[in-house]
Amino acid sequence: MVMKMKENKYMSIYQNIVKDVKRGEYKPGDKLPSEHELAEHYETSRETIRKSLNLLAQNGYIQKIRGKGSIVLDMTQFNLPISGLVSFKELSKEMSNPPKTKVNELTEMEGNAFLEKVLELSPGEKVWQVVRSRNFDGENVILDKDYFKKSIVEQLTVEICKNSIYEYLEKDLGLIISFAKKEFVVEKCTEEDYAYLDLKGYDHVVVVRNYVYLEDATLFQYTESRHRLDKFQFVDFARREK
Amino acid sequence: MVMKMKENKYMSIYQNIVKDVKRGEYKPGDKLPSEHELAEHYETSRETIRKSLNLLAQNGYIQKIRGKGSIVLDMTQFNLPISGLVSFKELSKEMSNPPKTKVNELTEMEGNAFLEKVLELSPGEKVWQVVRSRNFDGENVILDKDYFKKSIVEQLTVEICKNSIYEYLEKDLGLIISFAKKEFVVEKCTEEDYAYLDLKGYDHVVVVRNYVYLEDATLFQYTESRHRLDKFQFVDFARREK
DNA sequence: TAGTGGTCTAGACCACATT
DNA sequence: ATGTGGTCTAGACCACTAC
Repeated sequence: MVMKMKENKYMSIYQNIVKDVKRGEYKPGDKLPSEHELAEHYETSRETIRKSLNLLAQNGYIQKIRGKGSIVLDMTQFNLPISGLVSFKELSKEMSNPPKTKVNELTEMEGNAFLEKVLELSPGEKVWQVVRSRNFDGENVILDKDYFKKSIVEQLTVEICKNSIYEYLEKDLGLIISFAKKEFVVEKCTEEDYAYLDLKGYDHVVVVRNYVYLEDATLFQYTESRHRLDKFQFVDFARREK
Repeated sequence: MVMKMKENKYMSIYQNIVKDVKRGEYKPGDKLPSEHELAEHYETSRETIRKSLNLLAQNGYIQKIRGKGSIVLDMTQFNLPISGLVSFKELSKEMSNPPKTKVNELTEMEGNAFLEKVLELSPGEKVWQVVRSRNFDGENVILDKDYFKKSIVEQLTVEICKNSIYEYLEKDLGLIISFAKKEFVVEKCTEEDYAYLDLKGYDHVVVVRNYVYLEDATLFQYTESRHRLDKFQFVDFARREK
C-alpha cells in the first residue's frame, strides 16, 4: 500500500493503528476504542481521529457502524490490496519468487497518431518508449509498454528501467502521481507479444491500459500492460462512497 | 454512479456542483470558486464545502491543487465510471442496445464445500442460487452466477431476478451494500459456460469473483460473472488516497 | 438513558502558488 | 502580500444502538 511519510497527525495515527492491526493488537471482529477515547489517548480532537478512521475504512481495515463502533475487518480476506495505483515494483516485492525485468527497448521517439491521441500530445512532441518483459519462474508472461512525455521526463536510462521507473520519478524527479484510469480488455496477440512473451499456445492477452495523471491533473504517462491469459490477476477493493 | 438522496448539506452541495459540471456551467479546465467563496454562497462552513469537494475529487470530477484551486476535469476522458460497486442494471441502462437477461436457474440449496468457504456459511446453511445469462445483440456473452445467504434474503422470485436483484434488495428489503472485493482472472470454460453462453469458439472466459458485504460488515453475497473474452471490459478510476 | 458514530460550525494556523 | 487549499481544534447537535 502506497503511503507517504507525512507528519500529519491524522496520518501518523492512521499508520499507528494499521500497525496495531497488523501486530494483532486488534483482531478481526474486535472493536476499536471509541472515537472519543482515541481522541483522548492521542491527545487530539475527535475530527482528527475521524480522519484517521476514515482512512482505515477506505483501505479495508475497519468498518464503521453508527451507534456501535469501528469493527476490525479480516484483512486476510482482502489479501494483497493490489487495487488502485500500486506499481509493479511494490507488487512484486511481496512475492516469494520475485520476477526479473528485461528491458527490450528504450527509445526516444515522436508521437504517432495513436500516441498523440492517448497522451494528448501536441504535433511532433517527443516521448520515451520503454518496452519491458516480466519474467516469472523462467517465463516471460507480462509485456509492459510505457510511454512518457519527454517534456516531463527528460532523461531515462536502461538502468532506471531495470529497476523501478516510478521510484525514479517520485524520489529523484519529485513527480507526484495523483490519479489514474485503467481499462481492462482481452485482445488478440500482436507480433510483439509473440516476440517478447512465452505464450504457451495462448493467442490472446489481457491488456491493461493505464492513463496516469500528475498532481496538477496533467496526463504524463500511458502504459499498456499485456498479460498472458493464465497469469493475469487483479484484485479490487471498492467501498461505497460517502 | 450510485448516490443516495440524503439531505446532508455536504451531499446536496456535492450533487449541486455535479449538476453544474454536467450542465457545462463549469467546463473542463475551469476553476471552481474558492472554498471560501463556495462557503459563503452556500451559507455554510468551509469544512462542509471541503467535504463536498473531496467527494467531487474522489469521483473524478475535479482535481484540487494546493495554492491554486479546484480544477474541473474532463469526465469524458473517464467515460463510464464503471468502477467499484455499480450493478449490472445501472451499467446496462447507459447502453444504446440494452441487453436481455434470461434466468436459467433459481434454486434454494444447501451450501456445498465451495460455497461454505467463499460465503463463510455455517454447516447446512441455505443459500439462493441464481444463474442468469446476459444477451447482447442476440448473443449470450455473460453468465452471472449469484449466491445469496437465505438468512438475509428470504424470498426471491424469477420475476425479481429478471429485473434488478439489487433494486429489490435495496428498495424492498432495505439492505445497504457497503463494500465489495473483486477478483479478476481468466479460466477455461466449464460445461455450464458451453451450455449457457454463445462462445464463438473461445475456450476461456474472464471470471469476475465478487464478494459483497453489508453495512454491518457481514458477507451476504458471492457472485461469479463469466464473460466471453472478446466482450469483457472493465474501467477503473483510482485516486491516490490521502 | 448512555454511548456510539455522523454532521456541522467558526475559527485558527500552515504550506504553497501567484503577483 | 494575498489568495489558495490542508490541517486542526473544541465545541455542538443529531441519528442510531444498546441496555
